[in-house]
Amino acid sequence: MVTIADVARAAGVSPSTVSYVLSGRRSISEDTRRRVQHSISELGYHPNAGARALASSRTNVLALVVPLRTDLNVPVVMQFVAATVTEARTYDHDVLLLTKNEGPDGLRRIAASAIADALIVMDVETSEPRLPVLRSLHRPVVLIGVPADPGDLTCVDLDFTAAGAASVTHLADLGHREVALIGPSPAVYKRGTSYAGRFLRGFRQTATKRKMRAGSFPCAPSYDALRACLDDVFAEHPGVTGLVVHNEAILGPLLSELNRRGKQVPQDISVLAVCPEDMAEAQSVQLTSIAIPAAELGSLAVEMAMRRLDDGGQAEVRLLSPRLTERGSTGLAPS
Amino acid sequence: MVTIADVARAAGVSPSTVSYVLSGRRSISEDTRRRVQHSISELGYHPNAGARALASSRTNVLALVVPLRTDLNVPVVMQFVAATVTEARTYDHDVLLLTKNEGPDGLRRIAASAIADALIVMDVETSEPRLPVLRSLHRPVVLIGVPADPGDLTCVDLDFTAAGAASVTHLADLGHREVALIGPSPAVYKRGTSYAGRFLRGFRQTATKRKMRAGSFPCAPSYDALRACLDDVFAEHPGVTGLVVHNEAILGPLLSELNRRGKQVPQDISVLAVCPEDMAEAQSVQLTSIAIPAAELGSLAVEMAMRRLDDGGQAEVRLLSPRLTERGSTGLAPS
DNA sequence: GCGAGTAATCGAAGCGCTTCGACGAAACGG
DNA sequence: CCGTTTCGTCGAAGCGCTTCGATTACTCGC
Repeated sequence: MVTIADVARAAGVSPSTVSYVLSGRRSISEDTRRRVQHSISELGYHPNAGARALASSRTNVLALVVPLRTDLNVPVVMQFVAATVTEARTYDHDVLLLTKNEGPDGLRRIAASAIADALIVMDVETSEPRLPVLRSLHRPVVLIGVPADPGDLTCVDLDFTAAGAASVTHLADLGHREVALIGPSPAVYKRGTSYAGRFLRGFRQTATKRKMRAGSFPCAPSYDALRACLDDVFAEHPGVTGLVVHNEAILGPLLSELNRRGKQVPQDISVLAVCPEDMAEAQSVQLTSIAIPAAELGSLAVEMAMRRLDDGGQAEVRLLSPRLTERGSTGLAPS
Repeated sequence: MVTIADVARAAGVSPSTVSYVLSGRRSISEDTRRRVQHSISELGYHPNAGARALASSRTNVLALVVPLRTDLNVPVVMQFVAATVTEARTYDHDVLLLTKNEGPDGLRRIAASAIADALIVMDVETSEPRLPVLRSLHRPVVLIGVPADPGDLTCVDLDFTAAGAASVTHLADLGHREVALIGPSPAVYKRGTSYAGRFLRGFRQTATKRKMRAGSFPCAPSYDALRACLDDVFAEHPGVTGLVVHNEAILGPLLSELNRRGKQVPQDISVLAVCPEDMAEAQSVQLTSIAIPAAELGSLAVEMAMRRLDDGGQAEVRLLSPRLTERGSTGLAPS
């Protein structure tokens, strides 16, 4: 194992000088810096993480708490995780993966044993039970999602209320008068996952404002549930011409089922999806969609966590404006 | 911050005694043990990870290298990751997430800075370029997948050759004489990802042995590619009665496309999928399938890594036997 | 009843790093 | 030209833990 002492010896300086070259915390002459850097790459030196953490109380590790249930959209989670890891590396940090079922004790353990400098927590519920622990950790925490009372915790999310509104506005502008929201699984609403409710609210409010007939239909992610759901939609809304789908898992089934029922998209019925861009493009019909910016959220979360670590900055709540992309699955309402 | 000295003071013993209570490396009287344990939970003590790593050169962290491309099956990766994290916790280890695009330097960094005790590497290719680095790390490494020459590296995977064979055997036993394999994207083959080739080999060999007509058709994960692929299948094999699908992403599209073409499953054509159990059950038709045991592989990988850490055990290559579950998407060949 | 174990505990060294105070040399201001 | 900064470097302390003797007090076998 190559230690800082080895590097120091090779470069003819003291260990502390090597340390200062690495951290840049004190000025070092250009000449010395070069010699040290040279010895470092010559010897293939990498600072021992444990020693560094012990001495500096900085671990350069970010803890990421992800939900591992499968009723959540898996690709979205994955995109988020990928972006987080990638972004963290640009700040010279690694990512420790924790699952939601570690629970409060797990979070406490991570903080108390100084395993990570900051935490990023996905899948936040409206009345989030982990909030008290998270606050007591004395470590920067970034929530993905917005609980009822974030307090001094940083939050970042898509502005789902605005997204719900935008979906209705888009259809209204195309002349649709009767629309239905096919939402996430009832389990998601029951759990109080905050985005579901926020989207629904935006959807409802705007529909009312635009004087449209609108219904909301949660749908579990299975063919049978989808068929039943569509039966309900058309029974309760015989005149429906626009579908907003806030449930990535059933996009494929929905399109083939509409096809089977002889409904053409967008001639007979418009479909607007809320899902990642690539998913909207991968369907049998390219879907007009409001993007779920998983990757953007991931790197933003890291960035915010880092800022709080460095500047000790203030807590903030950041909601990304929805972006709607027309791809031809929505059109003028049939007259 | 609560330190081991605090605990020692509270329990009226020396720090080393507390350490021995925690590690069990020396005998401790029942009475002392109880007092120490009590102080520990009283004070909410958690050993500082950095200090522990520094003193013991054990980090209790497992590095997991995952591919983050999206042409790989995302849910499978996720299941694997989840199982790994969960299993690691039972060994009191945490999981550090690395992406494949960290490359060899990233691996070297992890080992050299003593961030993790062992590595688990997913998405191994036949001629795996990371092999030399991995071997030079002097740390236990478990590969998910089997490269051409594993050497002293531990490997674990589904026995894809046997799986390919089993798929054909199943259809042959049902009287099918002409079958087609709808495989992973051409990119997967080109990359030399080992499982694709191994499955294909088993499929081919058994088809020959059973004197069947058989074709293989890679398919990119999109509707258009699938349609083209099916066109090819039926053009080259007008008499095909059995489809083996080794491509999770197109299962849904495939079923609806077959439906659109007026082919009933399994009356007109049998479909056998290679995919996780839950995916086989979630389709519009419940699919007879050979399971991809992602979760099992994940926990097995951790177990093997731990064994090598503790016992310094031997390298081994472990191939799980395929398990085929009939669910009604395969039936007797139409006469 | 004495030497040889064994069980239970302690003290101290040391893991590899960061960081603080000190110090000599050079630069600077009046 | 002398006191004061500033620059560049060093030495040493110490982060919180594990682990290796050393030590004491017993227990046994004969």
